[in-house]
Amino acid sequence: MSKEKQTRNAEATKAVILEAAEKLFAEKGFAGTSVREISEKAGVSGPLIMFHFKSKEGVYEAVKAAIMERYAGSKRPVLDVGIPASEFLREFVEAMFAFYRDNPSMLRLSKWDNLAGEQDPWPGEDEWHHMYEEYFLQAQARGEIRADLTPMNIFSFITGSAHVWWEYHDHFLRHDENQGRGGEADARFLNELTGFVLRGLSPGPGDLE
Amino acid sequence: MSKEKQTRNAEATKAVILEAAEKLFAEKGFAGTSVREISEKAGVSGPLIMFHFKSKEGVYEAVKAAIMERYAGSKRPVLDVGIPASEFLREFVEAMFAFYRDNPSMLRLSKWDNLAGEQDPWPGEDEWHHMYEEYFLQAQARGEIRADLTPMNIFSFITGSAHVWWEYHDHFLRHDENQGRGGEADARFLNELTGFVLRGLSPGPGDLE
DNA sequence: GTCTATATCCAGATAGAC
DNA sequence: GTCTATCTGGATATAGAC
Repeated sequence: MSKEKQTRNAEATKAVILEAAEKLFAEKGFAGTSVREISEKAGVSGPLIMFHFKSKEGVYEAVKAAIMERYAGSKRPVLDVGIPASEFLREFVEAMFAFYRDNPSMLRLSKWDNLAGEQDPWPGEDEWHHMYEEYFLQAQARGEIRADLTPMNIFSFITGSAHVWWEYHDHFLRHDENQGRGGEADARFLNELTGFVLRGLSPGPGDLE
Repeated sequence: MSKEKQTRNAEATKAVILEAAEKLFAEKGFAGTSVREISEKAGVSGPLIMFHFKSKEGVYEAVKAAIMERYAGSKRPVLDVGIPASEFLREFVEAMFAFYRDNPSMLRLSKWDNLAGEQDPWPGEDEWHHMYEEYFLQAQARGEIRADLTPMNIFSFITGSAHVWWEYHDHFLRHDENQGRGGEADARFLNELTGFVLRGLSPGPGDLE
């Protein structure tokens, strides 16, 4: 290495670009982001981005691939299928709540994608769904939770509530009259959602009316 | 009116433009839609759009205003606050489910807006929330539904589930193994959501575990 | 009110020096 | 690997005839 170069480090450069791009794409979507903005935020030239990722679309795909890889193993919690339903549900509700809370940029990306018509699930998504639904099915067979709901719907009740809480988080907080600090409303929501689910899925009689 | 003109009718022209623009904006978002596309779909020239709406942004604002006006009075169902909770809840769940089903373009628009950082609620939105939450509060006071959940959260459980069902409708259907025709899964979802809510909000004991 | 023609700008992408 | 300079296309927007 006779001549030490300025910054020549392809991997590091790509990482910087991807980091900037992820923020911008999450913030403004694919169509709303220009490679010029990415280049400025990343502190590199526009053509360099082209060199590394071939096209703007290439950057977008790389961003998604990076996110997917980042969450590949730890994306959604693996829950022990042997535990009793009440415990499983508590953990599941909390896991979903935390997942949506902790991955805002991934979620924004997937929402942009969803609106743009991208309907392929993110890799691994199906397996997670299936795993949880399988658990619900078994718990129903054991009589631990009511059997008149299809597992997919149970899944969507829970994830839907958590999803929308974070999607409209600001909106909800603004209209929460007795909001203390932000964290309080979040904790209360999680707590109440858990209680709601536990009762809503209980097998016994006890319906309203 | 000595000279009958070709199509000179400002209001009609604007309406045509707005109709085309609403579809395109809902479909592809603000950034993803060009006024050229709008002009082609509407069958008018680009400059004419500028003439009537001043700018692309002007068209966007006008589209939103038109939607807001369209749904001003009839946007969300007014439910009789005097009816018993179980009946109210059935109607409420169904109303939310139907609302999300029947207004896809309005919802897509609001989602694009939401992602783009527009966080002002649509006019009248707050009043609706308040109305429903007020009902929950009264039902709680009467002992008809459990009192340990805040009305806002109850509201979000229900709307969240319905919201996400339609947001990821295709996705859910694809993974519904025993899906008959599309309508069946929808009806089943509504039915099960209703059942889930009725039990989840019941005041009695009966929690899982 | 509506059009055609056009100005102006900014996007993504390429060429080629270093 | 990284840059500067530049091409090309498509975008919004304007001018001005009809």
